[in-house]
Amino acid sequence: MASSHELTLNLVLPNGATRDVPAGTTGRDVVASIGPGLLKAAIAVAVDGDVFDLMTPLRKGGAFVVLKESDPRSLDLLRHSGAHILATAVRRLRPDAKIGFGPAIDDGFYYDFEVDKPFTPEDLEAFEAEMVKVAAEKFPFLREEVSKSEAQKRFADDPLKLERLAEFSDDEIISTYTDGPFIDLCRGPHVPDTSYLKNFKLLSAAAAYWRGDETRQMLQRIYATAFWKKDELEAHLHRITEARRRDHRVVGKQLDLFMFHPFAPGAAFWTERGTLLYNTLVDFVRGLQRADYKEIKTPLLYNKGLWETSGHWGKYRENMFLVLDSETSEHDFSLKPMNCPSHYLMYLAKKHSYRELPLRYATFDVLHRNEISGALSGLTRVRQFAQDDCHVFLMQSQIRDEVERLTKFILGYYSAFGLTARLKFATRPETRIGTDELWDGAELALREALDATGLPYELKPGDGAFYGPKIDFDVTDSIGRHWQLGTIQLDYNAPDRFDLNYTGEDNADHRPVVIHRAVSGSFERFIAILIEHFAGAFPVWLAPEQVRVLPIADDFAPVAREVTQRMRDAGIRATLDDGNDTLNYRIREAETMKTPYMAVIGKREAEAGTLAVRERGQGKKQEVVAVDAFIARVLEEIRTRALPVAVES
RNA sequence: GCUGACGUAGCUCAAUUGGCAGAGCACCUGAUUUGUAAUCAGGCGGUUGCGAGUUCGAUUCUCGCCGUCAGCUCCA
Repeated sequence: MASSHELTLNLVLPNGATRDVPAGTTGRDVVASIGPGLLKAAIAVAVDGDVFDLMTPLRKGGAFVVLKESDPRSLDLLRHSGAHILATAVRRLRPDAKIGFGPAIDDGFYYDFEVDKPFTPEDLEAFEAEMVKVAAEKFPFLREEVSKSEAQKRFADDPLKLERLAEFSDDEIISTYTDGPFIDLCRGPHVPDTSYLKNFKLLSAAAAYWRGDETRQMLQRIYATAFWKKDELEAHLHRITEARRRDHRVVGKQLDLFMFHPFAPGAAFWTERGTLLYNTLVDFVRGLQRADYKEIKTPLLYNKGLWETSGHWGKYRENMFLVLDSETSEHDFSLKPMNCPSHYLMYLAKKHSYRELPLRYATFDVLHRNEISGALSGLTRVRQFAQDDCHVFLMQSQIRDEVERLTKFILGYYSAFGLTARLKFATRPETRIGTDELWDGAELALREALDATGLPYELKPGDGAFYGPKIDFDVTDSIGRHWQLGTIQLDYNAPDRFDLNYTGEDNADHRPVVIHRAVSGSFERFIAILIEHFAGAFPVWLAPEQVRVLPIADDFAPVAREVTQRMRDAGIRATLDDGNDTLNYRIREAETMKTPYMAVIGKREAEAGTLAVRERGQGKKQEVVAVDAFIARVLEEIRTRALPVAVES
């Protein structure tokens, strides 16, 4: 903190002008000296990229920028201040509530309270109304820097704050922020006063452990969000309701795709329709991999010796399903939670030449992981699933080309669904195996491969696995949500543990590198994402039922049956609904099931050899086409995997 | 796993202070033969998740178990 001893701070404004101010001058004074108009719009300032609010004394000089609402960094201030305003309101209505932490988070903010009884939805409404009042009262956020003993005095009634205070060293700056009746131990920064909070919404209340520690007491956390602009808030709330409407658990039931049963918690039952969807996806991946991957199947059950070799028997065992061996009466066997070790066994079964590399083993086997019961959630967190798993065995020198190839493969797969991805490059973590030279080489190869794709990527230093760096694929769906799906991970550990070798050009043994690759994470989770992405209205090639044929009356059922059969023979998933119900009723049924096409056959069509085609979601708009032309058109849509014209929103 | 909420017909939901468990849809039967989002009538359907307890009496109150949902990283 050498800079805090500077007497004069040199601030460089964006236009190049400089300003010398005494250390301890607040941002507000500096901004005011630039212009009163600017002060009105200012939310905070940044010095050399560090954000300070207007009431904080500046202790260092550097590049000086005034943050207005338009600066994305200012939103965090609004939200963090929102948390204080929430606490202000809660304390007014529930003076006994002890306060925990209240930070801004990605989509809003929260505040933790220790209370005897959990908050009810009615409580939240009352708090929200009170927050409106607090905002209207326009309390300035007052910052004070105090000694530790003074702070302990101020928070004498707040045990959670005292606990935090006890952790401060004596030379740290301890600050408090006060807005009206509420004082909080807080580093800041904050907006100037409570009236800045205009567009906010309390979302939910739920329990959270104090400091995320399950051995500590439960607090009541209130989640909320806030935006500068009303339409931004409304868009966010709309996204929340839209996500609820598309919930794959609800849609999956409506479309009759899968179910769960208490006798198999965390494992999906796939209905006939769901299985069609599932298999279509698997077939798609299989087709893409036909040329240069070797698909293999390996056992589901293994002796613990394999997991001891792989290292999973130690820490990961609690996540594995152990199976009792009736001869030894011990849990010596386990269902595989991943395919990697079994692929190594397959690799070890033969001698391999450098000429074979890169060697790509792909597997769609069922995996089991014993997730804790509270983590289970629909298809997104399950105990039984299948990955589109692949392990590449290759030489160090091949990493760059291979990663580039895998990256393009994964992105190509996503684009088939209209999904876009952001790439994240995770480098060496603090605890890791392998020499620095090895990591240098691996990271360089990955980086070169990434650069070669020409795509932007985000750097996540220290986020790699202990055995190697990785690239993660963060996918954005049609309502703007992010999902971490694919991954490309370099592994220098497994080849050593399993003593994997290949014979090089020099006729000597060499150690290959292993790349773990997954594209959709698991089919289960990916299907959940697709259901929500498409809101159940799958593109024709994916739809379990592609065409529903509807004769208007019994007289046309024979023709309809014949047409249905022709479609099926052509490879279209067509069904006939010649039920006793009215046409209106049957159309409604088909629409509800999000069937892409309805083909209606009445007198006119039967005589002319045509179909009155109704497209999903297009209402009465219909098109009369020849049966053959329609079949050709659907087949073409399947072949090109055409996406719905507008991914419904 | 922990905290909280929830669990009623295949589905979505009702059931005043504890007093015979209902509706719509689905399903079955019959009538109707339908021209682009629900034809009409009748009928079937339940050990109220499971197991204990309190009570004259439990869907309702208490406890245990099972399951589902939300939250449990984002740091004063």
